[in-house]
Amino acid sequence: MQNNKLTEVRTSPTRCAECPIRAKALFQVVADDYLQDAESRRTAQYRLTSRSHLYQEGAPATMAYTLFSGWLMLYRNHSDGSRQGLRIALPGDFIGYAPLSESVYSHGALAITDVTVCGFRQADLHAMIDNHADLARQITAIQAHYLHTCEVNILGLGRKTAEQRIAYTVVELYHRLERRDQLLGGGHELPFPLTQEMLGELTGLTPVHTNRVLRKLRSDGVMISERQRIEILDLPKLAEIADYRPPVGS
Amino acid sequence: MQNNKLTEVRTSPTRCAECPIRAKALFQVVADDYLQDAESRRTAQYRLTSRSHLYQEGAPATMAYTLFSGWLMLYRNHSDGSRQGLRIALPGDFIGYAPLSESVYSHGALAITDVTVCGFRQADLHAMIDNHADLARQITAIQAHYLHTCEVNILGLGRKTAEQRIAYTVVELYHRLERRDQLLGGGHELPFPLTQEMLGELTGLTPVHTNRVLRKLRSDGVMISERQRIEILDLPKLAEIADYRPPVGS
DNA sequence: CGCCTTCTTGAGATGACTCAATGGTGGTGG
DNA sequence: CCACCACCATTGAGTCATCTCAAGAAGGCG
Repeated sequence: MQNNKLTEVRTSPTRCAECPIRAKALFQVVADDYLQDAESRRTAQYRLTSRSHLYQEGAPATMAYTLFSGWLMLYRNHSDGSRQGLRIALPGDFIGYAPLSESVYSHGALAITDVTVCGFRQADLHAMIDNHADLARQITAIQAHYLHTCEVNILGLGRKTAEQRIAYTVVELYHRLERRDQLLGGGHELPFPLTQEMLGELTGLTPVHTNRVLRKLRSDGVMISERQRIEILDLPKLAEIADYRPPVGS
Repeated sequence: MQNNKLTEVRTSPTRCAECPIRAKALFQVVADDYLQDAESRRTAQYRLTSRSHLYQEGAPATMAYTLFSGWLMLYRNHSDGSRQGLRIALPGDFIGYAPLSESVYSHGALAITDVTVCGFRQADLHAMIDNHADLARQITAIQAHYLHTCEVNILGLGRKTAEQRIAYTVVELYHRLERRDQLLGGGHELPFPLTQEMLGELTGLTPVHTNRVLRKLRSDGVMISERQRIEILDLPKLAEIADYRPPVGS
């Protein structure tokens, strides 16, 4: 609908060298070859504003993206009009990859903040994969990682209480941000641009109930959520509520 | 625990030519090269009995498998002792792949019936991938497919009612079995070796509530579940309850 | 300054859970 | 061949987590 807030900023493959973290590792493998024929295989940097969609569920999956800056929520729509959040994408994440040509996005991607992404044509990625076995392995690793987060998510939605799910979401974001050096202040404080409604979409809860749980966590002295930020008062306790287990590999 | 019911049946790479459906397509790509050095890279066929585990969550992921015959349930354990089903694996499915060496299974695999699998060493798979770009693409496609089912699953657990989730599970299995020609009798009847408890584990429900929902579906004339089989009386209605959307690609 | 989005809180409804007991069914060993 | 046993399905009664509906408060942005 409002998918057209997407703005192409510049088309320069060299920009992709800036993609941080996973994506950086991902594409430096092919950077040399890749940059050689910049004419035929262009990548582009795009900017989009908060609340706009990078892509919609069901749209032809022509591009994949590396998130430069900002947060996205990947989600699926339910037929009753509600929305289920799948995962928050943070800077460095690689999203929207589709291994088959002619395929379609299995989920939508909503900008939670203003966002900058680096876009790749799927066809180009396929060609790159076919010529760089390392890249293929790395893409399977990224997929496996996302798969793992989905499995954990399924366990959470199927078995955990509202409080546990919310605690988990926060602890997990805390650690992902920590690894990226994107925490606030010295310590246990993180930027949190999600509305309570979005947090509810992620955790399978009503906005109203989400609010009550946040209130309870506050009154229990575990964490304080304010607009745009969360302060964790008692990280061990929050992790215990969440039944958070730190990721094994890497 | 009872992981040792796993029996090696024979070690002959040629057996893998029998792997049906997806796995067949998957491995025929490399069959020629692969079979050449059968000495160093052996695959083996294993048999395991109902209720035993092919692998456990958290165990070192040394092998990946193609399911020959029988059904498996992939699951994750919750710290309170309960279990969340992730997905049913049917003959032809490729499971347990881990792209990184030194990694660990993110889920367990429980035999719902007696099962025969074809095992591959992860290291061998990695070597094969590195030499066969096509294979790499196919593996990313398999992962993407599983990812998609996970996303659908998350939507179901987060947003759907108990009745919708159970209906969905049944319709989806119906179609997967139909594609494999493994339905019973002429028509709308399928083998169903899951206990109600397992169905509950898959759908995030108590066995008791699972039973009540099955009873309701029966009294509504939608489907009849008996031990080891389900008869669908009104497929369109079941699909409508489930909000089932047929898969797009393939 | 005023609107609009987001957050907050209350009251009541309900879907799913827990605990508990009974009834089937198939397998196994005597 | 029968009797028992283990596992699975069924049903009832009561509880609880989460939802719905509804209204009001609090910021931020134009």
